[in-house]
Amino acid sequence: MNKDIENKLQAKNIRQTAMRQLVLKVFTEEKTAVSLPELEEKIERADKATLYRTLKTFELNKLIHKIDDGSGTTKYALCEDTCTCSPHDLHVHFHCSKCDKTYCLNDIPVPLIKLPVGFSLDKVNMVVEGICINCKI
Amino acid sequence: MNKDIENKLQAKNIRQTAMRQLVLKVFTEEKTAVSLPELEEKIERADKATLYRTLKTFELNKLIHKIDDGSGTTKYALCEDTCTCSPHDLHVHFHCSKCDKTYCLNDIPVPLIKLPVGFSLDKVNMVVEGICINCKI
DNA sequence: GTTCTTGCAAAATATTTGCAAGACG
DNA sequence: CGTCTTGCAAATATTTTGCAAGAAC
Repeated sequence: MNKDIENKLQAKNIRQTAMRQLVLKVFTEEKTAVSLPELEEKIERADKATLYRTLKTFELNKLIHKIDDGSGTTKYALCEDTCTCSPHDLHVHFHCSKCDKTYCLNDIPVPLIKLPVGFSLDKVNMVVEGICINCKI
Repeated sequence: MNKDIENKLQAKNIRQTAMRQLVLKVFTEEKTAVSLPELEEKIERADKATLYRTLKTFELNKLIHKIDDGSGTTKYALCEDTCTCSPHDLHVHFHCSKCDKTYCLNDIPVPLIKLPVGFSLDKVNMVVEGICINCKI
């Protein structure tokens, strides 16, 4: 219930507000990644600026992670409970070029890359583009 | 010389224009990926719309490839001569979070991913984020 | 009561499109 | 000369910022 949402926020030391609870609720109900325009649709009377700031706060506190799926609109998805957002527990994302939905492939970790000498690794964004199971004929 | 540029355009069946030759020249001279704002800086009297259309044409004809490095601005880099832009010859990109430069790691192919059943693969965007060799202390 | 968050407005940035004039082949 | 490209203007989309009023703890 709502208790669950409140707990999740508290666990990450994020101040409780109605807007944040609503946004987090949307994330828990969605199976695919969420973009800002989608949030605007689902949440009445929501201000863009507030939503962007809410997402930034959530990302900073590792409640959600950012996905750059190449669609031109940044999407976000819930982190798994154990996620530290370090390169070790990053997973591959899938972007459907037909329905524009983006999936977290939580079971597929991003392969480790051996960088050239002198380059240091911080994080990895790996997006596979194709047709998803719901769009294939 | 310019002959080289003209040949590259002709090889891809792209009509010769002064603007296209200038844009392609910038690409051949750059070791890192190029964004539209950078093109505007380097080419006097260049119109944004023309540049965007030029990039689109080049991309369509597999002269350059698009890189979504998460910086908010799309970048492009020259394809290798043998590149078909199929998943097989895609390589990993590196984005430096300090200087914002993006490198093609041509020697590092994107690892092949086994997708869940029902998902088809078209292409892959893999960007490693970190500090590049020129920015490390 | 101090600090953080919201809502509104406005700006900054990125990208796309229509159209008439001009260049390419 | 028919088709493609350019330049200009304007529209659309995305994201960020300032600031005063209000809410959280």
